[in-house]
Amino acid sequence: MNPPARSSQTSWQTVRDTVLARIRSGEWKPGEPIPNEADLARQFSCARVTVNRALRALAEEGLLERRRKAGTRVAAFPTRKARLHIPLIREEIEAGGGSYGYRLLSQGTAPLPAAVARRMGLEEGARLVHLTALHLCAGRPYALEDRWINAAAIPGLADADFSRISANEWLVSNVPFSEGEIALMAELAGAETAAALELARPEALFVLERTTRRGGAAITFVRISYAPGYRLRMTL
Amino acid sequence: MNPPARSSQTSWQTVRDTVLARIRSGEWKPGEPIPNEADLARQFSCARVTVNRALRALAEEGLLERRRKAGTRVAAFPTRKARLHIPLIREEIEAGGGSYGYRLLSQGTAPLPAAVARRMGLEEGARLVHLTALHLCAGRPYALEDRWINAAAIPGLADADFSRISANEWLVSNVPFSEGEIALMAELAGAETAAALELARPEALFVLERTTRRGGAAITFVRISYAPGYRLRMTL
DNA sequence: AAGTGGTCTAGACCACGTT
DNA sequence: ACGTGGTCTAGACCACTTC
Repeated sequence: MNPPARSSQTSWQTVRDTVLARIRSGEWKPGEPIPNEADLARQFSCARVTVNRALRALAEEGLLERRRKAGTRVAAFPTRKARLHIPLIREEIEAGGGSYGYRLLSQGTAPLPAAVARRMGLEEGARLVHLTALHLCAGRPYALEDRWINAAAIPGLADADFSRISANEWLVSNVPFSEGEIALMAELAGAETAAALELARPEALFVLERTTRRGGAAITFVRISYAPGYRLRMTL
Repeated sequence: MNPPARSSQTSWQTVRDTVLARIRSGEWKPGEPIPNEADLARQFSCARVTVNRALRALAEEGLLERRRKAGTRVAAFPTRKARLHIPLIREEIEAGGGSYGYRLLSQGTAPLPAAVARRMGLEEGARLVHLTALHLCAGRPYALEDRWINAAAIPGLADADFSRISANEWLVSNVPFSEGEIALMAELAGAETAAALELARPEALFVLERTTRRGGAAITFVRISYAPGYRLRMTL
C-alpha cells in the first residue's frame, strides 16, 4: 500500500495517497470536482500518466468518478469495493486439506421455474437442462448445487459427462467468456436441502446464486447452498 | 470489454483478449509460464507498457500470476473474481427509496470477547469501545450493528457522537486509510439479535463481519446482521 | 467546438527475487 | 549476477462528452 520509496520521482502511489488524504480531510468533498490531470501533474511535478494511474486506481476503488470532458469528481457515495474470490469448490476444499468428492444427484430436462426464469431472462416453462449435485469434503456434504443450463447457448454440452466432473468445472473450462451476476444470501434450509446436506435440524445456510451470460444470452444459473459454518472471506 | 477500435495501433485490450484466448484455448495451460513482456511486445508489435497494462489487468482478475524475475504464469487456480460493492447502509437504504433511521442501542467500554480478539489480533479481555446500533429502513429494523473500536489507534474518537451518526460513517470519514478483511456468513438469529430485529421466529440472517486495520493495528471490528431477505448482489 | 480523460510510444532506470 | 516485471517521462493523438 505504500509508495516503494523510489529515488526522487513522484510515484503514482504518492499521488494516490495525497489525493486520498485530500478527500479524507474534506478539502475535496463528495460530489465535487477535483483538478484535471494536467493541473495535478504540474502540482505533483510528475507526468500526466502518473496522475492518470493514481486516479484510475482510486476510481476503481470507487472513491472517484471519472468522465471525459466532465472531469473527475469525488464519488458522492464512496462505496467500499472489495475483491471477492470465488474458487471452484473442489479447489476450495483441497486448499483446505480436505479430500474432494462429487455426487450427481439428478440430471434431466425440466421446465424452468418462474424464479429461475426471471434471473436468467428466459421464459418460464422453457425446457432446460437441470442438474442437482452434492459436493463433499472428506465424505461429508459440503455444498448442494442446483443448476440450470441453457443447452441452446452451449455447443458441446451433450458431450459432457456430469457424473464425473462438476458442471461448474466443465463450464469454466469450456465456455469462452462470460459476464454475469452473483447474489449472496442466507436462507433456512428447506426440507430437500436439509436432507441432501444431512442436517439434523433447521439451520441457516449461506447461499450463492450465479447467473452467467455471454452476449446477453443466459448460459447457466446455479444456486449453491453451503453446509452450516461456511464463511466467505475477502480482503479489502 | 471490447477494444475501442483505435486507428491502427495495438490496444492493451487487444493484447488482453488475445492472451485470454490463448489461455482459454489451452495453448497456455494453468501453471505454465507465458512469454515475458518484451517478447510479447514484439509479437504484438506494440510497446512493452501496453503489454504490461494488459497482463496487469488479467493478473488483477486472477487469471495470471506475475512475479519479478520469475515471470508471468497462467494461474494454477483460475479463481473467478468479482467486485463487491459495500455501500454505507444509509446509502444502500436511500438508494432503494427508503427513509433511513439509526438508533444507538448501547455504548460503552467492555472487555474484548475471545472471538473478536482473535479477529482483531488483540488480546482477549482488552478493554475496547463497544457499540450496538440498529439501522432502520422506513422505521423497520434493517440491520443490527455490533462494533468494537480500538480507541488507542484512533485519535479524535472521543469527539465522536455516535448517537447521531453511525460509527461506520464516522470512521469512513475520519480514518485516513485502511486495509482489512471481510467475511460473509449465514447464521440463525440468536435471542438478542432476534429481539433487536423484531423477528417473530428463528430466521436465517445474512451476516457481514469486517475487520479494519491500519499498518497492522486493528482499528475496528464490526458485525452486521441483516434482517431476513437481504441479498448482496455483484457483477462478475 | 473544445476540454478532459484514455491510451500508445520509445527509452530509461529501478526493485525484486531467482539463480 | 541478472532477468523480469514495475514504473516514470515527454510527447502525441484519440475518443467521449459536455458546452
